[in-house]
Amino acid sequence: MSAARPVKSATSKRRFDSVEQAAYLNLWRTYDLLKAYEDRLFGAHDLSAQQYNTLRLLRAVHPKRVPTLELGNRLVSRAPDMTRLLDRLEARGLIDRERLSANRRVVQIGITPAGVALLDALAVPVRQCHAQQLSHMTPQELATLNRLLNRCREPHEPPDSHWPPTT
Amino acid sequence: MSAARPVKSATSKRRFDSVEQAAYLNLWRTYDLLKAYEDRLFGAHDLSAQQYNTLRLLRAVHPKRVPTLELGNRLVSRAPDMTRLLDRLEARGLIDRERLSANRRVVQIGITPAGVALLDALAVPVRQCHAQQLSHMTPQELATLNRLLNRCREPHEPPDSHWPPTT
DNA sequence: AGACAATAGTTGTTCTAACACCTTTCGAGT
DNA sequence: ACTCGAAAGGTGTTAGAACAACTATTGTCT
Repeated sequence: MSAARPVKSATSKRRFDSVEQAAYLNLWRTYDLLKAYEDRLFGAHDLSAQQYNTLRLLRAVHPKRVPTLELGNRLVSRAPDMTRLLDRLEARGLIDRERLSANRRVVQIGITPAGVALLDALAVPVRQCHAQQLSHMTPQELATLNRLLNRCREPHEPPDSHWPPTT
Repeated sequence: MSAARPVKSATSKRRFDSVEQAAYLNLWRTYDLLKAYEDRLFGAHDLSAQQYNTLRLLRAVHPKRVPTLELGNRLVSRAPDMTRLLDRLEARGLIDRERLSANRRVVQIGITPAGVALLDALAVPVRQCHAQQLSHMTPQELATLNRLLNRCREPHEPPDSHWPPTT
């Protein structure tokens, strides 16, 4: 196997080592810049983006409930510490837990009226936030972007992936 | 101002609240899935992605040096805690700091031979990692993706942004 | 020269993410 | 019934990110 071929000439010291790396770093930076808007909004309400998305998912299935770990699998981002994330939400009265006698292992999570009320209060600011992030893009551009991102994820989505969410 | 218009019909409970939100969440999930590959690789060498990119930037300008805070501004992702990140790299002998008498406020950071050696050892695995992430995409797709991501960032890049890096 | 604001890093604190390991509960097989 | 292994959560610990307050140094203005 031959040595890796430099992408640019040897005189170009920085830049990227491969087109794949360029795309990945570009993805990273873009996410990072856009995330700042979300963080500022949610931070003002003492929420993390993960917590917000948890509540959002719970409202979507309400009044049904979701077990703890399944919740973790369905979130936008992996969450290896769902227990304590839910601890915090429960301490604020935004969710409640229920352990059924049918299977005492699983803990079913539901959203409370207070949780729904918080989501309602956030609905408009969240929409404005996303508009700030990306409203300068045309619908066609966003559609193409979504299609390409889906292709990026294709080989990496776990088989039981609920993404994109269709429920 | 009128109320926000739902994107889908009222019967569709989940999905997204807006196309911008869909794109952002798609971006988030894609980044998160791809990041897992990087994290696994760097984790095996007790490095974070931030640390790796710091070393990479330092090697790019070597043998010149970069002041601490400028380093933070040039990284892919914002880093509000550069001091301690550098503390850890210095403790491992991968970088060194120098306080010049000309301006005793600034601390110039440089990469050590050990740092360069670590980057060299990582060169091939890193390339393989990025290939795993994205080699299923055609160059045209990656180019389009990069162009669209650049457009996403346009209004958000700070005026003194070094992105994309051209040095 | 002295005061004052700006610059460049550092330190303190708190909260969260990540990883590994532990406990309880169920189900299958014998 | 009994054992064992898998399933579902919980806990302990460590390391990193985020935010703010603090120190040291320099440039500037009067």
